[in-house]
Amino acid sequence: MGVIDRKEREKVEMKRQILDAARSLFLEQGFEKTSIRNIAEVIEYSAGTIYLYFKDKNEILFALHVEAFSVLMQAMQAGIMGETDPFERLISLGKYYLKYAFENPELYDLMFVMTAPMESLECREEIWCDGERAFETLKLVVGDCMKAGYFEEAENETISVMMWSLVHGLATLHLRRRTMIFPVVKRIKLMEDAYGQFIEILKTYKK
Amino acid sequence: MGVIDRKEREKVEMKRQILDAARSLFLEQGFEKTSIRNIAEVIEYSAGTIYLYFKDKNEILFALHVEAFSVLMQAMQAGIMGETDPFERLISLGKYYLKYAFENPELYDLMFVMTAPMESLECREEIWCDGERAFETLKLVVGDCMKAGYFEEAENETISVMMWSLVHGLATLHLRRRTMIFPVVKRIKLMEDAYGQFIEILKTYKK
DNA sequence: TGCTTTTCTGAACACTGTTCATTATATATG
DNA sequence: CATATATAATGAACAGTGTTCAGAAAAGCA
Repeated sequence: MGVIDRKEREKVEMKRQILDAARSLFLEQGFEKTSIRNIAEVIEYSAGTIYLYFKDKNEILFALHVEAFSVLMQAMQAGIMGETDPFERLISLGKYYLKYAFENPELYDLMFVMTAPMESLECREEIWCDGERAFETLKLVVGDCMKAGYFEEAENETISVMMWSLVHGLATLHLRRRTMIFPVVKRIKLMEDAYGQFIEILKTYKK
Repeated sequence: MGVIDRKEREKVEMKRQILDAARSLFLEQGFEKTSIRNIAEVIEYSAGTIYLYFKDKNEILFALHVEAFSVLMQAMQAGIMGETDPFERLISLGKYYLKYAFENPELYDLMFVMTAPMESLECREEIWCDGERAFETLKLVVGDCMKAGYFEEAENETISVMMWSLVHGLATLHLRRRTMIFPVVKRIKLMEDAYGQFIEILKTYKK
């Protein structure tokens, strides 16, 4: 039966259309301010049709969430591949993470700040596996640094959480407009400088 | 005319009632899920009445915002007052900041994560003055540390942004449920350990 | 008391996410 | 090809949202 194959393809294609429309609207005007009817209008279907492909609005968000993570993971891999020294890799990993956050602000928001996708999935531990995989990548790099003599008397997980928090803090302070107190042209530079300063301090810790 | 004095008092009292009801509802079920009608129901007035005291829903949020900051400022002052050595003050400041965030998760969210209060005020630079004051406090303490020989060849603002990002990152990763990947009982401890680790590293940087 | 000003209400508007009976289309069978 | 069946799409309906505003109620003043 080639028919059901085609139907399957059409279903996938329709999901794609919905996701593309939803992403563009979410990124443009935010999740809350985008209505199902808005999405339906873009793809030229009625609002009810959306519900034949996605259970609810949150499920659309979650699908975009998964996609966004795969892009972040690629960015992080790029950060790792560019360097051979473990510590340089860690530095580069953070840089690429920040770069991703600043270049994809709404997607970063969706992955690491929004509460909706976390609550839509009933908060089971294994759910946020995309996030976990990204964190495992960080831990791997930190582990290599430790083997190379860095952070000797520290715990891998503690160091990793510290690193993650630092870059996540930089990203979210900016994305959520709390850097308004700084001149507009200096904002991103200040965030990057702070990261650079952190790295400087980390280096002296090697001993 | 004692009458208009009383009327003024009644107006203030009414605003108080609305804010108290709104805070309790916001903290309980979140900003988005709380409706003006919900608030009106609690204070036993019609929904329209709310609009005689606040321009819109965002203005209620902003009023709570101001209150929450005054509490944070007190917490930070407490952190400073407890220590005399500048570096110990900095450590303590961060601890009290984190403590505030973990003990008042929804208020912290409102102050440092939510976008609504930032956008309700048209993004003018001078608007987020409460946040600026808190940051100035941090810069003051960092300045004292520098005078005492810490962070010698660094810039005050850079160091301050780094400190702020670190604690803010720790706070928000937890508040926005991204620590789901860790066992529930270890989550807060992990955040505190990461902060402790950061302080350890900072100490070695003194030199 | 009447008159004015202030305060409050509740209906209305245009919107939201979501459901579901009805209709239209596409596939499979006789 | 015609008919029966399965699938897909619709659009009205529901209960909710923030917000506005004409009119009712209450309070202040003469």
